[in-house]
Amino acid sequence: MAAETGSRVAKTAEEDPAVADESFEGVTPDAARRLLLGAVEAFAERGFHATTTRDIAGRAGMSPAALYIHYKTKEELLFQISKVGHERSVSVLAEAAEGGGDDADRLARAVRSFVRWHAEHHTTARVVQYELAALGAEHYEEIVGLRRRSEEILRGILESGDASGEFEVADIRGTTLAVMSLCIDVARWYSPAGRRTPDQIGGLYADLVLRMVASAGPSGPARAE
Amino acid sequence: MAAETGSRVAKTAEEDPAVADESFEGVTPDAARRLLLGAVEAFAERGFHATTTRDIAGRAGMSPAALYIHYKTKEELLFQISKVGHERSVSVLAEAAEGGGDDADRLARAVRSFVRWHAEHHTTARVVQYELAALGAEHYEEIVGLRRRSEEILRGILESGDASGEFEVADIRGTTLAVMSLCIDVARWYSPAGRRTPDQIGGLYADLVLRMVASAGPSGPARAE
DNA sequence: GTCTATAACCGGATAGAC
DNA sequence: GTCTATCCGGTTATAGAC
Repeated sequence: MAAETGSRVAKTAEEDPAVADESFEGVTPDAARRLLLGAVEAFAERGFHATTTRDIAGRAGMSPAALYIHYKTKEELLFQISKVGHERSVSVLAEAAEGGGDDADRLARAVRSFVRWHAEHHTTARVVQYELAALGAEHYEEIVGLRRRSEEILRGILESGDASGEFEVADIRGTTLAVMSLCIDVARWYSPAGRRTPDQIGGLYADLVLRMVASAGPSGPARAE
Repeated sequence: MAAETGSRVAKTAEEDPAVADESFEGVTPDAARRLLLGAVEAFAERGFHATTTRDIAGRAGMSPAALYIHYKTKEELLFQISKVGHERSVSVLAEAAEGGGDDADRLARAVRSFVRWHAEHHTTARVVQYELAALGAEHYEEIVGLRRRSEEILRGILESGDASGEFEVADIRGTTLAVMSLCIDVARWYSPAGRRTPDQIGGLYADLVLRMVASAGPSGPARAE
């Protein structure tokens, strides 16, 4: 069954060998990085449990045994991917949220960047967002901590805008969750073959989110268009 | 690793034995239904590939061999779940969209019902929405057809509302996708232990979606509150 | 550090008794 | 229809040569 699945899914590395994920540039030695990249691809295409160590090692041009010199287990590979990926996405979000402008500017930039990251790195993002359940308990907790930071950044903007009257948000936690869902789910359906670029999707979503939180009054500057 | 995961996830059947999924009520014989229910739980907790036939059979109070009297393969079990689940969710959405009222009423009802379904049946919904990749090629295509119907229902409402001026939607296909994402992703994070009921989440999301499509003019009746 | 070979185990699926 | 027993292939991980 897994074999059939593979044929339906584009092989990311073939589409775009270099950019498949520059997030892992810093990883050394070379063999460890190649394994990480192979694992990202394989996990994204087939899922963690359906991926064999043979597959990962093969993509890195190695025998299965070589994998264990660099990583104790297959799960550790997933953990590294999740960790680096989450750190990247959080830092992208944080940077966008920190810049100047009013809360609408910050929110629009944050959503646009976060969405763009999930589209551009959809291979990594898919693993990072949808294979979490395969992590061991302690690793899982560590990753959940990183996720909470993303949520807090967004919630902070909504709270600030709501307090100043720039936004009108009835349920801040619920709306934060909805915005997160919107951004994250992009990784599930995005395809480079689609009609829109990552930045276009980011722009559309930023607009939709601004509408979700816009205050009704005529003063509301957040209203798009 | 899979065992550790299990301990983190609530066992749905224990929380709510009867409602775990009444979607499968009609399935006979009894043994086939029990296997289906066991498989839904197991797939939702661990994912398709991490679930063993021994686990499924065990939950149904049977030996592994008994499973093969009712289903040819483990994949067929997943297909049945996906099929019934998708049919249910599409019919919930269609029913909500068909009722009377203006397009804002129809959209609000559709989102509310669709979200409520994904929360109430989050166990089934998780399998239905996130384990699709494990299906064989033909089964996958069949399910994708059902998914398209959901999308078309929502898009139809947005198109209608946009044409009449009741809504103002710059990118209908993109916005449809965003609304779908919002609703579907509820299945990923919803927990019965959370603060909100499925209907409350549905109400919040209906409000957010109406805001996303509301026309700017003062005549816009879609503005919530 | 990487390879080949293999240990130890576990998975889906089947055979045949009841 | 269900069970016990089992086959067979695949999986993680290790040992030891190079």
